[in-house]
Amino acid sequence: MDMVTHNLPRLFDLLLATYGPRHWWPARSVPAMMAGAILVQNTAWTGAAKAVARLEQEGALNSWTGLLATPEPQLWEWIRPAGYFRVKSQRLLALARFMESFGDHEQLFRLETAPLRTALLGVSGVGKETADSILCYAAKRPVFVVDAYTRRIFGRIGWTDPQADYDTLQQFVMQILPEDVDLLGEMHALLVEHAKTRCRTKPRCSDCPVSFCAERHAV
DNA sequence: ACCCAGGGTCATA
DNA sequence: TATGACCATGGG
Repeated sequence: MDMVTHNLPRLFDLLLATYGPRHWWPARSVPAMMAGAILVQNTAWTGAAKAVARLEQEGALNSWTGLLATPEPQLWEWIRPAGYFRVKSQRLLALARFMESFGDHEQLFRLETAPLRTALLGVSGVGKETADSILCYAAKRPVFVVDAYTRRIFGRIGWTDPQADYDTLQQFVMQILPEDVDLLGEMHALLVEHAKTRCRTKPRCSDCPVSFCAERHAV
């Protein structure tokens, strides 16, 4: 345990004290969470949220079979605000086919974490971040979700290589923080909140509430 | 007008 | 293993 690793729990405390609990994932149901995980890929949450709300409004998330029965051009219109609508409609349908083969998420979530992750990664359109998001926020498994913000913030602080890959960043966090679903879920959500409210709108902020940022003057 | 957002797939070397 | 092209809308 070197000095660097001991600062991660402190960053968590600082972010939590600054922003308060995020209570992610913002979704009314498990299917909505999973659909949202697809729809938010490389897209602002505002657009993804509109698409999820529309799907719910149209009753498309009541059952995976129902979603599969929806004509694709119809799906295009419903999820258009989330961008990449042709790609994402395919991914939603791939997810629905996968879920239908298990019956529902209750059945799927009976799998242990490792095989569950592998199964999710087998769905076209579900990569590591999306799979881990579902694991953490829907299946309630103690998994840390890595994203571009994680890489950028940790890289700027100097904890990890700015080029560090997904698994490296995930292990960096999970070898230090406790194996706690709520804590790991909060960590990811807090990093997103911090990046959105400070790093993006106020790059190189000198009055950053997070001391790591102020010290480095770049996060 | 330009940049980027809570990524992932596929083709290519 | 590691890049690059591609996907598309919307807000700052």
